[in-house]
Amino acid sequence: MLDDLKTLVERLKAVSHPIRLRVLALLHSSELSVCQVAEILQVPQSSVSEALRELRRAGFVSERKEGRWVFVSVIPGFEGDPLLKGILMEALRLPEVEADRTRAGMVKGQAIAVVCGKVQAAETKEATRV
Amino acid sequence: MLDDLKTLVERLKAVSHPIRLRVLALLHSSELSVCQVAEILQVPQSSVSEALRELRRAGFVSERKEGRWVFVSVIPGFEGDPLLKGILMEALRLPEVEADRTRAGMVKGQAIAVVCGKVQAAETKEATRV
DNA sequence: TAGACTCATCGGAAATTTTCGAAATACAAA
DNA sequence: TTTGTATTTCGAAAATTTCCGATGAGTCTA
Repeated sequence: MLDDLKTLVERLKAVSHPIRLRVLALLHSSELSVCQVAEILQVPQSSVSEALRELRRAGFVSERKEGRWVFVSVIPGFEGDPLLKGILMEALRLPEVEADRTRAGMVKGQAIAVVCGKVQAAETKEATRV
Repeated sequence: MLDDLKTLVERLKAVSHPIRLRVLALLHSSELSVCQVAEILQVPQSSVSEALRELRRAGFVSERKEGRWVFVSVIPGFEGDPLLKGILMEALRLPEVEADRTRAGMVKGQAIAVVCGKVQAAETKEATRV
């Protein structure tokens, strides 16, 4: 599966990025839609989409389409991969990642439509929160 | 030791590079001088020096000066680190890395002065080989 | 069909990385 | 001190990456 230097370097590069690493750590424990990830990480949706493209290219995550949503998760059975295991073992201890996972718990408690849709509502919520 | 996202990303970036990864894999099993590494990998010495600077900055390798030589190796006791372990487990299976290690065996069979010194000699050897 | 929504891709400017010869530094031997 | 060798740092052009708003493609719902 992983048989040359270039491929391994590409995989390492894929996780050498704050957003991509946070996404990977998030998906380690749960399947999420793209918009849920964007909401949890508080970054633009296009950034999440690009992060996922790299992680997919590197073979870490896979997607599943359901209606208008795209659910992404770490490729099943891949958690045993020594490289991924080592990376996650470190990542899951980080406070930033822990904060993401806390927020993920809150997001998962709500219906997707509430979290994602309503751009207007989300923006005002954002404005009033601060 | 590793307590924030930025630090982990920096460490991953440090190994996300062909030369740096090859250097790390080389040093995993033996202490070598900079010029030996350059000879084994067949890359300019300044490139090796820069690779080592990054690996040192990321905390993977340490150096030991002995006369005019600088010997580098993976930080002792660090082999147990889960991240490094996962990375090395993958790297050591690659044909490119295996080839490096074979060449390392040959280089280590010679005195350092023979391998390193004599820039002139090394260059002519290079020229005649091709 | 029209309108709302999810997501991927595009544009393209800014920032970062890569590369290696050349110059600088450090040390040793003569 | 002078010469030679090992290593680091510099310079600077080329390549790559990062970032996010805007656009577009596909999907649901009314």
